[in-house]
Amino acid sequence: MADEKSLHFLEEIVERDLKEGKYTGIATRFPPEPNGYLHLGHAKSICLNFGLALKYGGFTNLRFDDTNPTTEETEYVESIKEDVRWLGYNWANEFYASDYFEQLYTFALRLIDKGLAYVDDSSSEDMATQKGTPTKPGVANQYRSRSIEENRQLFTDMRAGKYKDGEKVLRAKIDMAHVNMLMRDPVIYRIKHAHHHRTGDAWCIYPMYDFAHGQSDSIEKITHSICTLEFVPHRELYDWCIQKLEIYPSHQYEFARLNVTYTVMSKRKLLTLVNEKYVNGWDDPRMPTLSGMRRRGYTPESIREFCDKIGVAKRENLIDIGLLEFCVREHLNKIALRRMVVFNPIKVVLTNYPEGQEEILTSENNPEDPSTGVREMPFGKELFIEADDFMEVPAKKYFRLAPGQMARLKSAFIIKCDTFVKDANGSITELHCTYVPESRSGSDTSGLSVKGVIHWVSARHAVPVEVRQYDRLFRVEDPALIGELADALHPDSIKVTTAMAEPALQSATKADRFQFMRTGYFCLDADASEKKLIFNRTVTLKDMWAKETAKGK
RNA sequence: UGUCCUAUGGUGUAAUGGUAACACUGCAGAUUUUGAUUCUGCCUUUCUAGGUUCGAAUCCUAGUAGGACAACCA
Repeated sequence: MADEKSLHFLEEIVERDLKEGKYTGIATRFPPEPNGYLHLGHAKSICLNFGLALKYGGFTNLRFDDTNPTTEETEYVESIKEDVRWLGYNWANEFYASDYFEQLYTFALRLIDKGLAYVDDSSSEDMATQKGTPTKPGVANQYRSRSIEENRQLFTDMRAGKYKDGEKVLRAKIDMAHVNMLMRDPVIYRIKHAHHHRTGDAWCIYPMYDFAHGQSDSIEKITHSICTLEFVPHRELYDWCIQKLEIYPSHQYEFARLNVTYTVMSKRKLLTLVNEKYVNGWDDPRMPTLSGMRRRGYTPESIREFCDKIGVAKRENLIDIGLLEFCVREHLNKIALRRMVVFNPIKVVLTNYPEGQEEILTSENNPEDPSTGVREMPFGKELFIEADDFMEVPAKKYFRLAPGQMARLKSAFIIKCDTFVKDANGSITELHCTYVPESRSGSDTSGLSVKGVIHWVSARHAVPVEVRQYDRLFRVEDPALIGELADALHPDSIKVTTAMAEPALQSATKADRFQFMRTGYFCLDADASEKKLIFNRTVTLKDMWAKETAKGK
């Protein structure tokens, strides 16, 4: 019996519309501009739009808002499609605003014929001046009173390529003194002699967002057009166009965009990170892009769960990145295969283990999911363990190895540290331990009980692998508050080291998710090859001991 | 010195005029062959001032705070 989850405000609107019989089914759309890669903020929008249609019976179109040929590229179209699919959603139709250019042009003519649009020859500077400010009304210029015939001719000539970029624009004729700046005769068409990624050189005039988006919604009979809060002032213009054009009345609703601590979500800033080479491309595992997160090892399930948990509302928010990490740990804990990898090895010699002997031990692949079975681990006289798992002088509450102390090697034997060897620098290089033969996991008759359990690999069988340990990209909670993006960067957002892995990892595939026991969740990186295994750390395991030791400092 | 949007624990989100709750975080404990997971408990909340009402987080008014709006970007 699942408890009723309360509805967010958009679900309430949809339910009310459905109940009142306004619609029999809903239609939404996800409308990215193909000028960058999708990020976590887009995921929120995708989950919302597709989720609503899925929940209430309807469909979602993927519509590329490609009205600005100078910034848009096919490369982005492909990545966007891949990311939406990866997140787990299927669009009903793949559309482009550019599919509607001819229709939109007709709409513009309709406005002209109604005396609701005019061609303006002003420079953009002059237009800005004439527009006034939020507190000062704008003023009309001489072009505003051009005749319908003249406007028609001029606009037709604009399309025919008779003018250069910036020479003329088409403006809606609304109200230069309107309290909403966007209603002060907004530009709806501009001249751009530029190659468009889909329409090629067919057009030299392109509609502005406000004369393309709502109309596209209307053409597709979108019932609920959902966007972020910064478009609230556009709604008035959105409705004006639909009303004057007398076309299908789609409605716009706005929600608060996603912000996450220690990251940035603006396309401009992400582009800067890529262009200035602060990261290695859009899919750098430190990026909050979906391609970056995918490469890092995030699962679509965990991202969807995150989007569900953060909710949908209208107030500005800054979500703790810890919630994202919680979501991915929660999922990975259920599906990741357990493996042992020693990051900072010291050698352990089992002095009472017969010389030359080896045996095969087994260990669960995933205790959360017994159906995943076990894998085999070779065991021998010489092992590697984590340097951190030994303390010459144990701290209080430390219950791993120390001189005279015992610990269990996970899935193997209990060992006791007898002596240790130091090198010339005073750092510990080797531990000499004795193992308890009758303490073998699964058939332990030793009667001993030890609290410390540590991971290990057989020295002779250990496989060196590269591990890329990522940390947050920014050192401050809200990088937007720092003027220069570079100043907000975390200096150690990536640490590359070589670690010693158990042999089972040699058969890792790119689809596998691993938990390196007691360390974190990892996956094979795209750069990995048969010869060289490279693992990305998706997220660390929660570490209460680290917290405990930090307290003392 | 305009218009619009928003205001609930540290962070998010509920409560739809009738006992302020859920998740994350934090803290404490139990279990544990991962100091993980799991489980238990605890801390902490309605921006301010008026008003309406038997009763207000919820409705009204004013204030305060934050955000948006002056691209031929979306």
